[in-house]
Amino acid sequence: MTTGEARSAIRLSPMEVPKASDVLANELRERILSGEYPEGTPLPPERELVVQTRMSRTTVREALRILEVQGLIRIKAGRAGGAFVQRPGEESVASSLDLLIRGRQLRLASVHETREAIEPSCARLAALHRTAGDLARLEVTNEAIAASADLDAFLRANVDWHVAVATAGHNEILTGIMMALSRAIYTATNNEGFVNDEVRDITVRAHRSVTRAIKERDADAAVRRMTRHVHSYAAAALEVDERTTVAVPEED
Amino acid sequence: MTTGEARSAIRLSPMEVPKASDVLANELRERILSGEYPEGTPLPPERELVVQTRMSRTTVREALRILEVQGLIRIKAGRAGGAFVQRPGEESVASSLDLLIRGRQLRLASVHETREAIEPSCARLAALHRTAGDLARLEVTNEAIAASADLDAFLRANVDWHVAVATAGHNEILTGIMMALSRAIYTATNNEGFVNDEVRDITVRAHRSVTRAIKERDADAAVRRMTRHVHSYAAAALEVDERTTVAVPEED
DNA sequence: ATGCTAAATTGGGTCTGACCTTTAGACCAC
DNA sequence: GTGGTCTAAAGGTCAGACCCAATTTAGCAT
Repeated sequence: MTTGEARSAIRLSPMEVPKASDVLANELRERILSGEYPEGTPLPPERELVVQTRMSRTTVREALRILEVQGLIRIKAGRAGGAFVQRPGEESVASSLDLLIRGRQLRLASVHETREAIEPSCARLAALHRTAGDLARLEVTNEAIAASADLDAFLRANVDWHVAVATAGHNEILTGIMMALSRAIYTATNNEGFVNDEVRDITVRAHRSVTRAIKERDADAAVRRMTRHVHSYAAAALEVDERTTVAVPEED
Repeated sequence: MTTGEARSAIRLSPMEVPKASDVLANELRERILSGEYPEGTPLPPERELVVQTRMSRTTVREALRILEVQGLIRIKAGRAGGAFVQRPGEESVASSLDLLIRGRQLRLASVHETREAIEPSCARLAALHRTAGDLARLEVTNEAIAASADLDAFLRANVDWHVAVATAGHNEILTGIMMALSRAIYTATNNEGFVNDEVRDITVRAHRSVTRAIKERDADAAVRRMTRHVHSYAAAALEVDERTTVAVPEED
């Protein structure tokens, strides 16, 4: 229409030409994900893969590197070393979320929003599925908060408690997410001195009441209390945040 | 004492020797995450990095590959190609969650649990922040469900709607998570024929009512209705799952 | 036998240098 | 204009060597 364009009706979409290393990586990834190889199974040595695939060692190594970054294999050096199958764990989710948050310089509000969405459910699941060991961990970490001397110790222990709640829910997806969120909040809240004795006291009390609900397997109470706790924490953190950082550079 | 040992009081703890490529990758990653380089900034060509860092091209390339897998750079071949800074997006979170779910062969129940935890909040945020465009997308995708001919079309459109809800909430973290969960549920629900006209009808109606709440910015109703919808969907899917998969003999 | 040391072996990590392929751009021929 | 050809820039692949780390294992001293 606008210019000479439609001489032929044949249309093609842009086509992908995969790289050799990607091909290998994909093949191995599918095999690993299929569960064909149990955790810890050693992959063939690089030089062996070279002869099997007829690719160069460079290519093979790039493929392995990809899988390593994705958390699907673990690579050890030295004799009896090599690439070993590994099922991805919470950490890999946590680290990718971490990249998203840091890389996009996401508003702290997003993180808190997400947390408010997730933590109450974690509490609910914890109330339903917690074991005695989970409970012990909750109590230990909360005492650590009460005993925390400086800001950093407080935040660290705080993170531990929240992760412990997630863990007690025995849902690996939620646990992974919570780990990432906690880490992000930890680093974000660190440099500002909004933690005083009062805050710490309130926190400990709130944690105790949630813990009690989890102990008594009272799911509804756990949700309610956690919701309240997270919400007020978020509100407080946000307020401090607005006081300190004036303009958040927003775009798109 | 035991053997010649204590000639000096100096003690050292075991030390980590990071790999060269990791060092480079970490350095670049920090710079990128710091926001120092705006999106699209080209990194120096590989051969240039070689002379700057005095590492070999192999090492440089491994570092770049790491960053690429982490979604921090995009690499194009050809003249005017190279590595370009990219902020990680929802997809990277989605794919890592995907690996977790597939790799661990997580119980479908975990996925549904997570979804029940998250989607109501997505609905709430959507009700609060939706734009006119978001609303239009919700309606379009839901009509696509009603018009879907086969199972695959139904599931695909279904996923689209749910992702659209998350998108309308304008929280990138939750969006990423929802994308991954939807994908997982899509593949999990695919091969079983539990979708009949009745299911489709119920789904469309539920979606309509949620959409209406979002349209009217009624957050509470959105949460309530989405909770109900997701819960019943999960229950139905689980039931079918238990009926069909005694042992999962799937592979291609 | 026992226990320690030293060499051999296996395997990943790095380097070099070459060549191939893809892409953008320019120039030319029809 | 349309299409071919060439060139330069950049990533992709390859082959081969060497380096370093972790185990085994063989040998030797007690």
